[in-house]
Amino acid sequence: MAERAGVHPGTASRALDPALPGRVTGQTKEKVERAARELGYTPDPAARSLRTRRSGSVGVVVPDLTNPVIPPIIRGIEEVLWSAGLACLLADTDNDVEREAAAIAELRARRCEGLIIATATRDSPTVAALNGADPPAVLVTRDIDAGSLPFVAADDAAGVRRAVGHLAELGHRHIAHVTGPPSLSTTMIRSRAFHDAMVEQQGAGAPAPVLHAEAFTICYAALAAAGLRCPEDMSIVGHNDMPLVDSVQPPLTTVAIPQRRIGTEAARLLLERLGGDAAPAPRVLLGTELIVRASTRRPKGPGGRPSAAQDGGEAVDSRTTSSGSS
Amino acid sequence: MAERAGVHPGTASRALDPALPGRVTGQTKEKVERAARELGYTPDPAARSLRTRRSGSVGVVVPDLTNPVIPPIIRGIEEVLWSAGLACLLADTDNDVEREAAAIAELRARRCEGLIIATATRDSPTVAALNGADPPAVLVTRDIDAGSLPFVAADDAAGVRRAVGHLAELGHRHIAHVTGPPSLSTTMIRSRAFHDAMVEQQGAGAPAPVLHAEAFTICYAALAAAGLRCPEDMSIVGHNDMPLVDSVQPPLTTVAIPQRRIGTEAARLLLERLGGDAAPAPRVLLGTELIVRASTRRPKGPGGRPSAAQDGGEAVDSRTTSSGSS
DNA sequence: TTGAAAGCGCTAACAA
DNA sequence: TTGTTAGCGCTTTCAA
Repeated sequence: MAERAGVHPGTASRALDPALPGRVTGQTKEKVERAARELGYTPDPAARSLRTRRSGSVGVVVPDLTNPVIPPIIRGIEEVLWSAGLACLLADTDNDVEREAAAIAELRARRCEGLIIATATRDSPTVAALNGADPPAVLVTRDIDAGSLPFVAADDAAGVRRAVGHLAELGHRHIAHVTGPPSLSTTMIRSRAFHDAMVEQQGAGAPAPVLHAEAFTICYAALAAAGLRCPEDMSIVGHNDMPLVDSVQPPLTTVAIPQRRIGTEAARLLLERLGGDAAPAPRVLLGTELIVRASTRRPKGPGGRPSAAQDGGEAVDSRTTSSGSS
Repeated sequence: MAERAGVHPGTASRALDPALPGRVTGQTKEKVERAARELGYTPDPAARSLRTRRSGSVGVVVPDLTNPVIPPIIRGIEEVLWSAGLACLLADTDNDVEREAAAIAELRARRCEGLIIATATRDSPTVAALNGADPPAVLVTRDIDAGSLPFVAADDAAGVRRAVGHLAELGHRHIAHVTGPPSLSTTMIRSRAFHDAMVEQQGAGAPAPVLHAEAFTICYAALAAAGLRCPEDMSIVGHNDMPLVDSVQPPLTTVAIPQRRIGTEAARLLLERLGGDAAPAPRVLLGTELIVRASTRRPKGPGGRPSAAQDGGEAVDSRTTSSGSS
């Protein structure tokens, strides 16, 4: 192609390089660009990678793409990374630690320039090993206990606090928290926040039962099976805005999280690190919203049935914001 | 690393190549493998690509990751491709034709070995240009009018036929079809199948109204706004199994499609093409299921209100299968 | 079975 | 401003 333009390959390379302006004559630049256009030339990324030691790709590891929380996050990641000229290599681990380890190994073998991990369990050694290692990694949604990797998530603690506050305001006294497996940081952050909020509301001695479910799902069916009605017998607050939870019966009051922004922030953080910014690992907690629907209401009698704050579902009604911090 | 093993780089390369057995002494192989392990050596994919002319990656272009139909398809794709040693480069176009064109161009520039496209509109020139071109492309879910690229989707026509049959069996006479934008093959296949099924049920002269919505969504809200109740005044059948449509009121009867298998079949088809199998572009249509729930029932009086067959939503109840073909 | 050597297509340091 | 040159790390043909 340089031949076609009548210039030396090195010159052609410079002409096509958008950085460093004025490194080449306008005339030369034009000749080269025309030749490239006519030949449909695009630089070979393998050769370029070999020379520049940059792969131009970032690995994105997710636990399960069919979990509705994930796709908006990926879209956010993709948008930011794409416009920075980086492609996303996607790996879905199906919540399997071995597949997580295999995915991370493969992504490193492929020389990804960075890693965004949404699969971390609290004790994951594979993820912990990423600490301070190359390539830089950013954790989203799920954190590890050890070490300190950059982490982006919703401010779940504030969300839970607000959910408990909402129920308390309605007059509920008996409040339980149904959450996910203890192996996830998400679970621990939420249940600790629940405990703290209950102490704040009802004093240190009050019961604040926490139940661990195997997954974050809606518990309407379990309620019905127990012969209880929502919201007549019990109020329910969900966590995470999901499609259609505004259409179930009753429409679910939930804590909504800024999924897309979790993605964009994580990508931005990674870009910073790629830019050589090695500030101590930041934790970015983004604000949540409480969306009040029909699944929560004032209890009938005083000392009525308990109200469960729960993890999993949400859309658009009456909103109040729990400010996030970073 | 070859140095560490005390052998020539060429020998090390052969030792690490799983193909062509017996190309190297067991002893040499062992030495090389130990050195590789000790050094944490993995072959540089850029150098390898440069030499072998293979990038080891496939581009996957989707219209919108938050559309619940997409993630299971991607999981299927990823599973098959991953075990074939290929990575997925993901591009989300947000249903934008320009972004689709940009994504495909970028993926080609990155020398993807194959393309899986879920974004095609019937008249997309960018996608049509992939016909017979390199790299090979497979279309999923959405087809183009011109040309003949390999295509994998659910057998929507059979699904619609069964939906109409179901409503007719219940005693419905006035049936309408609400579907998506005419720019999608999905829409045309379904509405034509609807028309044909109605002719079959009620003869050539009978009305078979088709309404085009901007997107595939649930039309309960519109129904309520019109002062109608489902299923008392009107039965509704959805298309595509979506989370929570079994939990809305009333639980939605829908045509379920084998999303994951669409992904695995598409990936398999692509692998065939990569293997040099240049058979004429196949069309794979996978079987659907009708899942009957509470949104469809026998109409109250004879000649009651119309029943709408509609596109968008579903989960697990009473199933019958519409066999797919390929 | 192993070593030697060439070259994939690019970029960057240097020279002109 | 442009040409020259070297070399990124691998695979593969050829020779030993």
